[in-house]
Parts: sequence; structure tokens; C-alpha cells
Amino acid sequence: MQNDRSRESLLFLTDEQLRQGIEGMFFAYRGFTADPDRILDKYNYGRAHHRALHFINRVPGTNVNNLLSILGVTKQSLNRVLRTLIKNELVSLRIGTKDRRERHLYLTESGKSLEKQLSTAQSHRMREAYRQAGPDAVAGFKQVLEAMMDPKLQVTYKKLRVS
Amino acid sequence: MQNDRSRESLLFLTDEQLRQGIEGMFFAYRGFTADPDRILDKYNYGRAHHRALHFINRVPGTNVNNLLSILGVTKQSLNRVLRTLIKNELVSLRIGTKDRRERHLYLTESGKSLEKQLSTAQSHRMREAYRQAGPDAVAGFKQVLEAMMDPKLQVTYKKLRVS
DNA sequence: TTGGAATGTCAACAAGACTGACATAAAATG
DNA sequence: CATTTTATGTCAGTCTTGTTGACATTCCAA
Repeated sequence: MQNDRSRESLLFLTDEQLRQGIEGMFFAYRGFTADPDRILDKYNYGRAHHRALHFINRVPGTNVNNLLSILGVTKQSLNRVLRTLIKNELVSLRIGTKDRRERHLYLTESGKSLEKQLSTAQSHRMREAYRQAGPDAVAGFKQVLEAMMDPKLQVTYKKLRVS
Repeated sequence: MQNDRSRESLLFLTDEQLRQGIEGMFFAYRGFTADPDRILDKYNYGRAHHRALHFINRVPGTNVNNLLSILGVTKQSLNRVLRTLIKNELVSLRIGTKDRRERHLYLTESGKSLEKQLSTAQSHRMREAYRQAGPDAVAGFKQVLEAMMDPKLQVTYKKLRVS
């Protein structure tokens, strides 16, 4: 079916369009992280700490392995970050009752407080971008993002959505 | 005007929606970089090299300062990357004729070839995501990305578009 | 009960950010 | 025209956050 729709589909996928998408992702991601980064700096934390705080908040009681599969780094790398957060009492750790190899992770009150600060800053920019673009654009935005993920991460992403 | 449109606008900006956007950006960016990363690994380069190659290709003859304003890193950081690329003859350097402090940067043939390889891989995923989501979604995607950028980067982004 | 698999920790190293000090060239100022 | 200031780029050292390798603990299955 060589109708208007499919011709449009072919036309809009020019190299220039794709390049714009690539550069858009690059510049937008910088904006996306800019506000939390400023806050993290004040406390001498980095993006890695932010990510850990975010997902421990999202999945309280998660064990290290599960957190690893979400974050996509090595456990050694995550371990260093967790050690700092635990030492500074932003994260607390409970040894599993059923399986005593597992460590279950929770945010402490100060952990929740910093996470809130970070997510508020990040959400603020996201909200503003959403507002400027409008509901239809946001729906499209999410569709493209989801289609860009690796299949495994797409599953992880959707699981977080329903949990 | 408290009509359907504005009620929808209020509703769709829930915390849950914003959180999904945040996590969507995080997971999608991983997908976005995954394919080039695999190629870069083979040659012992990193994302920093990719970014330099991309924008030198985009703006041939750019000087270091201009590249810095696009990349948003320190010149010391960029310098290390450029040194490697020049040593390996992916990038060539011409001293400015008018202002001899400036170094103008160009991709060599091998530089162009690697850049092509990287952008092909990245575009392929982008194209597939665009195709799955459809033209309307893509338009929305770009609107949101653009609104998420820092104002200065938004200008940079648009300049690249028309150049 | 013993050997293998799974979970997590510690140590050492690499990439790529950063700041600081500096060399060179151009521009501005007296 | 000499000298100071500004701009561009380089070199050295440090920090964060990735990596791999070696290991301790715990669980489970043979």
C-alpha cells in the first residue's frame, strides 16, 4: 500500500531527521541531569549515587542483584556507591531473613529527604518540558523512548511501571 | 478556561507520569549509546571519542573552543581525547591562518570511516524506534527533547540544524 | 556432607571528567 | 612601540565511576 501514510513514513526518516534525533538525545540528556548534578555536587555525591537513591526509593527492600539488573553496572561499581551511602546513613541495609546472603536496601529518613530534593528538581524540568510540548507530544515522546530501549530494559521499565 | 483541554493537562502531569519520563530517559539513553559503545570498544575508544568525531564531522574545520561549547566539557578533558584521535590519524589539525592560536579540526578518511560506522549503528536503532512509534510520535518526541534542553544548548542545537 | 552456584565485598586499574599551572599568540592600552 | 591583558590550547595531577580479578559467605543439590 503506497498511500500517503507510507510515503510520509519514508520521507520523514531522512538522515537529517535521524541526526537531529541523535543530537536531541545528547543535548536533552545534559539538561535532564543538570539540576540534580548541581545538588549532588553540594553533598559531594555523583550521578551514580543519584541513580541508586532513585531506584532504592522506587523498589524499597530490593537486594543488590536486582538493583544491578536495573542500573546495568557491575556489582563492584555499585558496591562502592552503596558503601558510601550506607556509611553516610542515607541507605540502610537488612540482611535477608530467608536467604542470609542477600542484603535488602532501604532509604533512611535523610536518604528519602535527599532523594526527594533530587527528584523534585528533575521533575520540575520534566514538568516544564511536558507543559510546553503538550499531552500529545508527551505520548509520542514516551513511545519513542520505549522503542529505543534494549528489549530487556524495556521489560524492566514496564515492571517498574506496574509495581 | 477550565475546559477539557486544561483538565487533561493537569491530569497528565502526575508524579507517576513524570517519574516514567525520568526513568524512560534513563533506560532509553542506555539503548541509545549501546550500539556505538560496542563498536568503540573494539578500537579501544570511548563515548568521548564518539562525541568528538560526531561533531567534527558535523562542523568540519571547527576550532577547539567551538567544539567545547557544543560538548560541554573542559578543554583539558577534550584535549586528551583529541590528542589520541590525532595521533591515530582519525582527526587532522590545521593551524589557523588568520589567528594562529586556533587549531581547526577535520576528520581524515579513516576518521570519516569510523564516524560513519558509529552513526550508522546509532541511526539504525533510532530509525527502528521512529518507525515503530510513527511520525506523530516522533514530532512529539523532538518537541519534548528540545524543551528539556538548557536554553543555551537549545540555541546550539538549532544552529547545528540550519548549518 | 560436600562441591558448585549465588550473593556480596575488597583491591587494583582505566576512562574520562575535573582544577591548576603554563606556553604561545593576539589584542588592547599606555 | 612596548607592555599588559586576553584568548587558545597543552601538560600534569586528582577524583568519580566504570572495569576485572580474587575471595568470603551462604545456600542448595548431588
